[in-house]
Parts: sequence; C-alpha cells; structure tokens
Amino acid sequence: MNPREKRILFTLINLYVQSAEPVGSRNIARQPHIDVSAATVRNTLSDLERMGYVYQPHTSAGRIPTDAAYRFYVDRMMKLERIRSSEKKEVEEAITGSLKDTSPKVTDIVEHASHVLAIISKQLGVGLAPKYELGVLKKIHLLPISEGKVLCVIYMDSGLVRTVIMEIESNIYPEEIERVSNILNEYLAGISLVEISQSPRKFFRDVAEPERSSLNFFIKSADKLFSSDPKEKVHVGGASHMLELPEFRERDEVSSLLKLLDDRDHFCNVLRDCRADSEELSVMIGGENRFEGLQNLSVIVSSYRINDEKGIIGIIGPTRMRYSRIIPLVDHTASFLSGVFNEFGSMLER
Amino acid sequence: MNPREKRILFTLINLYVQSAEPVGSRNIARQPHIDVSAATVRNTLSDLERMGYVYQPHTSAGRIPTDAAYRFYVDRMMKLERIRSSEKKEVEEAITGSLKDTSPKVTDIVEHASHVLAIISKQLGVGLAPKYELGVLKKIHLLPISEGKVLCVIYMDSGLVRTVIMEIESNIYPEEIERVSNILNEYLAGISLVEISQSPRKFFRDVAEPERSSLNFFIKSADKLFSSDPKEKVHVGGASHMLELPEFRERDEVSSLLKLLDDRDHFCNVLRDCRADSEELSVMIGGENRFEGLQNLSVIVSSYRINDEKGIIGIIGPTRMRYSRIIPLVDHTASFLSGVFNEFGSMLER
DNA sequence: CGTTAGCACTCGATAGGCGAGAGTGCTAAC
DNA sequence: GTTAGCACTCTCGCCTATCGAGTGCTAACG
Repeated sequence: MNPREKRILFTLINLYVQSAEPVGSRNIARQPHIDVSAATVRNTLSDLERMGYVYQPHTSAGRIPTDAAYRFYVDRMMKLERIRSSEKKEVEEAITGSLKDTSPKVTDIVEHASHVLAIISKQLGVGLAPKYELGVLKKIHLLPISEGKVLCVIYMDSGLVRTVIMEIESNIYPEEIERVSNILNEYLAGISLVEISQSPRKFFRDVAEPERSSLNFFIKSADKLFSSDPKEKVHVGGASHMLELPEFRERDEVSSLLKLLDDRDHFCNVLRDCRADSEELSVMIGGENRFEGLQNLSVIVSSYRINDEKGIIGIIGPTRMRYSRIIPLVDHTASFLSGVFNEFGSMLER
Repeated sequence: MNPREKRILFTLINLYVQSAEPVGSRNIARQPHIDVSAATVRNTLSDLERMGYVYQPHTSAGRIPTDAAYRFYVDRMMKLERIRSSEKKEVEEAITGSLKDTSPKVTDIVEHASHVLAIISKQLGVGLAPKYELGVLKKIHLLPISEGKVLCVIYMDSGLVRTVIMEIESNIYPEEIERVSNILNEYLAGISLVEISQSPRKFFRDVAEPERSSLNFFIKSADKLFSSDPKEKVHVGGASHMLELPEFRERDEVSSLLKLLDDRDHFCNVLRDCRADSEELSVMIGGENRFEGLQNLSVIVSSYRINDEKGIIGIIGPTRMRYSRIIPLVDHTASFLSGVFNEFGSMLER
C-alpha cells in the first residue's frame, strides 16, 4: 500500500468512525493533507476496494471500511491517544471507591471497573473475575461447624481467601479433622488448585494408615472444593448506551446483542477465547470473533492480575469505534486494577 | 358491569393477549358464548370505553384493554390455569439440579430459578436474593488469619453461613480475640443482624473492663459486618425473548427495557416496592408501577423464604400477558423454592 | 325497548411514482 | 499521473391513490 493509499484509507476510517455513513470521494478530498482531487481519490478508492479494505453498500454510495481496514488501522496506522486526565480520574476513582465498600470482593471491584468503562466509552463494559483455581494454595483450615459439616477456609498465595462448606460423614471426630488439616497443609501448600483437583490422590501416596483413611473424606470432596465455580463471575453492562448508536437501528443487531447478554456462559467462553493468546491487550475486530453474535462488533479486552490469577476487563462495541482512544482507556483500567490488587489483594475476599 | 359487558371484555382480553392487535367488534361477535351481533358488541364496547376499560389507538381501529381492564381481569374474572406438568417438572428440575453444584449458593439457586422462569414464560425472569441481615444470628466465630486480619464466620439461625474478613489493629493477641469471640456469642446470639448493626454498643452495656475495651475493635466494624451488601444480588435474564414480542417493535420500548437492565440498583428498589405489602404473590400492571420504565410492563413476583429471610422471584413482561398461566407458574416456583430452602437451607452458603 | 342490519365515514397501512441528491466510473484533456 | 466533466445508478424522502378494517349512527325489526 503506497503512502497516498494509506493516507486516504486513514482519512476514510476517521470520517466513517465519526459519521457512521458511507464516505464519498469529495468528502475525503476536502480533508487536510489530502491535496489531490476527488477524481484521484476515486481511483485510489477503487484500488483499495480491490485490495479488500473498503466496500460499498451499493453502487453509487460512498465507501465503508472493512474489518481488514480496521485491522490495518489498529496494527499499522493509528497513533494511540493520551488518555484524558478526566477519564483517567474517573476510572481510578471508581476502582478505589469500590475498595471502601463493606468487605469489598474481587468480583465487585471488577464490576465497578467494567461499569465505569461502559459509561466512559458509551459501549458495553465487560469484566470477568479471575479463575481462582489457577492460583496457588497457601494454607487450608478445616473448621467443624455442625454435625456432618465442615467449613473449609482456603488461603491462597495471592492473599485471597475463600470459604466453602463441605459435607462429611457425621462419624468423624474433631480431632480427626484436626489431623487431616495438618496433613493437608503439609502436602498441599504451594500447589495450584487445578493440580490438586485433577488428581488429589497422588499427593498423599506416602501417607500411611491410620491418617490415610481419614483423608478419604477430604479426597472425595476435593474436586468440588478446588474446581472453579460452575458459573464464572462475569459482568456486562451499559447496553442502553449502545442502542443510541446508528448500527443498532436494525432489530437484528439488537437481537444478537441481547442474546449475547442472556447467555453468560457462552459469553465467558467468548472472552476467554479473545484472551487465549497471552499478550496483555487484545483487539478482536468484527469477523475475527468466532462467535456469530459478534460478527459486527469489536472486542477490546485486557487482562489484569492478582498474582497468578488472571482476569479480563474491557469493552465491546461496534467495529466502527475510536480504537485510538478506547485502547489506552482499557489498557489503563487493566493495569490500574492490577496495581490495586497488587497492593490490596490480600485484603479481599473472592 | 353487567354480565354481557363482562363476557365481552373477557373475550376481548383473551383475543388481544393472543394477537397483540386491536380487537374489532366482528371478531368478538364471532367467538363462542357471545351470541349477539357485531352491532351490539359495538354498543357494548362503546360503554366499556366510557368506563375506562378499553381504548382505541385511533378512530376506526379495534379496541385494546387498558390497565384497568387487566386489573379487573386478574382480580375478578380469570380462572387460574393448572400449571402444566411439563413446566412444573422443568422448574423443579432446574432448582433441584442447581443444588448439585459445587458448594451451591443461595444466589445461584435463585438465579437458576429465575432463569427457568424466563425460558418458560419467554419473558424477563427476575430473582432477588434474600436480605440476609433480617435473619437472626446463631453463632459467631473469629479466626485470626494473619497480622491484622480476622476471618469472621457468621452462622445464622437459618443455617446459612457467611464469612467476612475483618481488619483489626495488629496489636491484638489471639487470646484476646478468643475472649471477644466468647463475649459476642454470649450477648448477640438470637439477635437479628439489623438490630446489631444499628446500635452495637447497647448490647454490651454490662460488660466490664478489661473485656470491655477489647470489644472495641469489634464494635468499630460491626456495622460493616452485619449491614447488607451495598449491592443486592439481583438476577435478570431472558431479554432476548422479549424482543420477539410485537410490543417491542418500537425502539423506545427496547430502550427503556435496556435502561432497566443496566441499572440494577434501581431495579432492586422496583422489586422491593412491588413486594412492599406482605401478601404472597403480587401483580403490578402497567401504570401501577411507580418506576417510569415499567409503565408498559407488568410485574408478577412472589416471595420465597429461608426462615426469616425473604427473597423475591418472578417475571416481567408486557401488560398483554397470559396472567392465568403465568401467575400459577410464579407461585409454584416461589413455593417450591421455599420448600427446597426449608429442607436444604442449612447446607447452603450465601 | 333492546337488538340488529345497513351504510357512510375515518384512518392506517401499503404500494407505486417522482424528483432530488449523493456518489460513482469512465473519458478526455491537461 | 492527475484532473475536470459527464452520464449513469441507486437510495431516500415525499406525495398520492387505493384498500380494508373498523367504527358510529340510523332506521327497521321482534
């Protein structure tokens, strides 16, 4: 692609992002730094169309950028804007503010963060809490609470704490539980929860009787204890802003958006899919998304961290989006979240 | 209202609920049990209009029932249908199925229940977890977990257990915590959380030094411990079905629906408002709802119980709704939920 | 006197026609 | 290689005509 083609494509994308309407050659020629006539622009546009960067909704309409054009724009053309200080402040205050809640939870903080992203970007804000079972176990505490029930307090290396109620046979004595508790800590500390839940038995090979058989009640429930919630904690919000955008004038678009909102489980997969590679921030444009409801949408997500546990935060909007503005916004939000969790993570419940 | 007017209004409502289109006199006259001519029906319709039970969207269109008509229908005319056994089964399986999850939580079960309601009714399913602070404290357990942090396990009379991490000054010794724990149990068992959080001091009037001053760290955080989550756990789902309904052909309707979905907090208030009176099941029709986004929607909710704690479950749909079918559905779901919680409540985390 | 048939009238929805405007591709001149 | 000019295309909004569903009113009927 030669410099002029680049310049013209760049201008076309900017104009289309602003107006949401097919951009004509005259309109492009009028812009600064173009310095050629509309006719020349037309020739160039025709070339760009053959290369697959623009298309016409019908003959005798202006051009619209394709997904490929946005991809090229994001990878090779745009210059990221500096995040506006007012927006930066807004994000940071939302996150630090949510720390002041009664017993702030990780999920709640992530929810706040995704909410503020939705507001600022006027698009769909999404947040996914970290997969807690990727973290490493630090300590485990068994606390008999009633006949046949034990409260199991799981301390993660990251400082997170989670409690689970476990059912056991009622003929197990408190002393036995105490003993089991000690063994567990001896053998499981420093192991990630995934590993433990996958094959709990293998860690206790060299435990002899009678401790061995006491362990059984624990092993039975181990997969339940350490496997992830069946339902991941995902938060989506800000759909009402999206409705204002011209791309949602058609019912079908709205419909596929709502379907997305309804099916949380699927939604989680979509997000995880976007983050399958391990770069920090990822941008999926239109058809690059596997899920069909997202064909006309772009997903901009970044991961934040609580020690070994990774979560996802970002926005979803139409492919026609101010990438150069939104990307720094999402990026900053994610890294600020990581920072906060790094500092205060150990005070948080899941 | 004379018998004929009643009969005609009844028929009109049924036809309108089916078709979503203004109902004409000929159409009514054709129906069984009417046995008068279209002209007579027209006269009657004119009377019903003067009484405020029907209206025309424009002259020379058929009639549409008003909110008042639906109210009359629900209160005085309809005969509740028997819940279909297939639907009954669906509801019950969804709820009992969610009990088999890893460490099932009350909120998750309620979410499942509201989800299945959404599916069956093809409308918006809503579920609100109980306000846990209305329940009565049974026991409290303080567990030092690290420098300056105490895990506080709260056992409710209902069998629910909740854990909160509390921060304390780091110069408090484990033995002191133990002592405080004993005092707390002595003085607070059997009291509802609301009461405790409102004025924690008053319960410890006759505690003398030195225990007295040890209690201070607890009293300071008491309101945090026992007050409700700042954010109530509400679940809404099934919006995509709603979009199919003809009432959502207009953008405005969709827009107000999405606004409702976005503002969870407000939404909780709306639901609580519906349930302000303490009847079991309540039906709010269109304009009877205070919140403006609900003017064209009906809310059918019922409360379920976990001992002293009350939650809400139900559906939201257009005023044009099969009340006689939906009401028993919601009713059964709520009472089945109560039954399940009554039986298994003590095994559940919040 | 309540009920009914008949009729004129109203109004929304639908389809077709028309002109304006925006934009293109092509050609020929610079 | 670039540009001006031009014929052509296609959408969009607007207007009009037509159709049909439904009403209210009136007069006749039992």
